[in-house]
Amino acid sequence: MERNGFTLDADYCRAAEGRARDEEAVCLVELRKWLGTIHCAIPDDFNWASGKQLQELFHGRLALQPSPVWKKGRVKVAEGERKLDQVALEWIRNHSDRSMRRGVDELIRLRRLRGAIKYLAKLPTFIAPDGLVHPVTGPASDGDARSGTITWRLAAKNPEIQQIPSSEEKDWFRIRRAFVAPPDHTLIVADEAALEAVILAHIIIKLFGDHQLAEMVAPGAPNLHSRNAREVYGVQMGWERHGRAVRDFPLECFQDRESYPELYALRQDIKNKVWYAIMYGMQPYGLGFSLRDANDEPIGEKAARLVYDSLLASVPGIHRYQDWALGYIVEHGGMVGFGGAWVDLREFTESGDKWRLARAHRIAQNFPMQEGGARIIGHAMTEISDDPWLRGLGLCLERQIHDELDFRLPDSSPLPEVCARIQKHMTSYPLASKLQVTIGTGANWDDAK
DNA sequence: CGATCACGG
DNA sequence: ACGCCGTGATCG
Repeated sequence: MERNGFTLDADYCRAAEGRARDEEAVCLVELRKWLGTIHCAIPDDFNWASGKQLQELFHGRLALQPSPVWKKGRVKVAEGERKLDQVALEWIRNHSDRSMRRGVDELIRLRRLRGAIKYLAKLPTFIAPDGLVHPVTGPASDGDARSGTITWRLAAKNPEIQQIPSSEEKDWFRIRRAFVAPPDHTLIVADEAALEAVILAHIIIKLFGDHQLAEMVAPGAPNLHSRNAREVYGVQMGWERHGRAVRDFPLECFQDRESYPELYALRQDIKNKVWYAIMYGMQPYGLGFSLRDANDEPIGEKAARLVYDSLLASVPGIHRYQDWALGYIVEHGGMVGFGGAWVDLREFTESGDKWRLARAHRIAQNFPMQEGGARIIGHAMTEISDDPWLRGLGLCLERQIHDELDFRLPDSSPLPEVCARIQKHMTSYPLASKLQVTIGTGANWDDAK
């Protein structure tokens, strides 16, 4: 990937950057206007990127209500702790009157725009004399001690290609459209579907002979997160939405944002805030802060425990896996991945401290899934690189984003057959559960995905 | 150079 | 102390 490089549309970046900077300027003017209407003067060199200055303004002079939540959980408001990250800002916004809300909204906008500008401005600077961008997957220089991860995942830097904004809500400028196929080429984007859930399904079969999760993530199975949303909120908790019992809706409704926004929101909650968090060891305490009610208030540990217990009750293998992982690290002082890597956790397990043991337990639960994912994608990468037919057709690997491989292919090559061969290699790792791959093609990264 | 914030899986 | 693994821009 470092040698192959990839093509970047620098003109697209510069045009989008120009629009973003224009909007940024508007934002700054609007913020000043807002402060004027509430009769609040700030120095000319006030820095909206300074957490310290922002805290003094919001919680000092404007006396906005401090948020009890931030991205990582609880804010100790009583102890004087204040947070102004995106999660906290949203809470503050929803608990402010209209005159204040105007300013908080504008600051949220400003952060978004600057997030986009960060990438749009710097990406073209990485174009090398050969016209390509060559990101680095090992140490970036003699002074760089970072050579990867303890789970054997790759990392990528200069530029950080695995962190390019993806979601439409976060990326107003579609940065991935700048990652284009070179002339007379097509991009191929191949993604392992729900990779870590498939790995956990494999582990649960091997440990307990339990095939439930494997069947839930198998090809042709009902959508995992829709199923979980209906099971947890409908069957287990008996909630109603759109004037009907949630349990009575067909699963397709949970993915229909237009017709059933309330069901769609339940599915998003389960997918983004519950499923992976629980797989990696989040407890009802933490879940009580990340899940919110209709007023954006954290639902609390007690209500979160219902969701937590419901999900574990409907997929008992996860709970058995968690117990198994704890017993394993207590006995062995570390955790093994199925690719053979080992993470030493003795500094936690031998400390005699229950919090450090809990930390080791979470690392241990996550490790086989992250390590296994790295093995599976690494296996696919080497199989594809070693395939003489693909090599002869000029297929080039451009990027790896943990569970996704991006290639370029000359247009003279047979696209459907190449995609089929990629799919075969990406599903060939021997597992008790079944790997699935989704493939897209296009002229740029955004279209192909 | 540590802390905070924001982006991805 | 109460999801895991990363990279990087910015502040103080």
